[in-house]
Amino acid sequence: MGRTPCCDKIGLKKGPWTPEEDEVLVAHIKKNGHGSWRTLPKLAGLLRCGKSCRLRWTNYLRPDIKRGPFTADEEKLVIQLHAILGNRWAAIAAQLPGRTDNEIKNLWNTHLKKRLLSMGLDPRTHEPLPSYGLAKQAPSSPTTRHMAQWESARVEAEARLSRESMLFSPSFYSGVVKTECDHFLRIWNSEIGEAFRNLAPLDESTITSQSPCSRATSTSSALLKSSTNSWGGKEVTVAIHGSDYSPYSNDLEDDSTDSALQLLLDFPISDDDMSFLEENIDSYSQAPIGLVSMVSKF
DNA sequence: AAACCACTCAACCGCATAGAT
DNA sequence: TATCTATGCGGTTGAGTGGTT
Repeated sequence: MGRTPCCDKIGLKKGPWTPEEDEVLVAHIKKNGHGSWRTLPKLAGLLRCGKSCRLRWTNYLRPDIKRGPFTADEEKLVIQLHAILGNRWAAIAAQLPGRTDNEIKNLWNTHLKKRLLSMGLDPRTHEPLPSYGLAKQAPSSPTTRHMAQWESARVEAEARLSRESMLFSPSFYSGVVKTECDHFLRIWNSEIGEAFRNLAPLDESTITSQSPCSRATSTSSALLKSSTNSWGGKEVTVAIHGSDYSPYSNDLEDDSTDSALQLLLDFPISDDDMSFLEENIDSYSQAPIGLVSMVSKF
């Protein structure tokens, strides 16, 4: 299909924005909103393409942009989110208020990637580099276990949800009744949970064993069985929900990012430093407890 | 002081995709 | 359903800057 250029390239300015241009753009958007980016430059009297205007606004001029260096917490969060979401900068940026995808991408490429490399970790997989002499790692890293616990928690939440829906009210699915299971499922249905579901297609032929959590929750209508899924290039055995892997639609409340973030931050790490990265290199003796405690609340 | 190098980050480019027609 | 359009996203580039030789 033919594709028209986003703007008429002839006579349009490129390169760094001048303060005057910034002023014009900000004034126009404050007065009229951005509306259609394609038509904005003409309406505002700017010799720029709409794409350039949008980028300038979203990455620099937007009033809620948080400028200045990243804090240690923000950097830690970026690394953790990158381990789960990969190079999905926009999704990562959504978890850091005031930070843009471009800013995070730059942070990653200029600082964090190197930091991981210097620690002998592959910045793409967050696993120890083979050349680091520690390639032979334990079958269950914290990341893998963390993912398995996510999955277990989801299954347990689903089962309890199913029980409660029968016990309390048929209107549960309409959102009238809220429970903590619902809380978890909202996380599961968020961007973060989606990242787990999309990592690799589930192959039912590779059924291996059943997760401990599924034993206690098999009273629901959900037919639980287990499967092997892949996480960061490794295999992890998890319990899954029958033939419908994602039984509840995304029409539950969308804004679960804070909760999801909290869950992610439950990852067993130390306080302010980056030693949680070094854990990948160590002996994996520490058991993650964050999710266990969360699940126990259900 | 000048040349060189490394680094940062704003901006561009092309592709993917959702929504409109 | 097919095609078109606008927008968003991720990869990449290159100008500017500061440090080192």
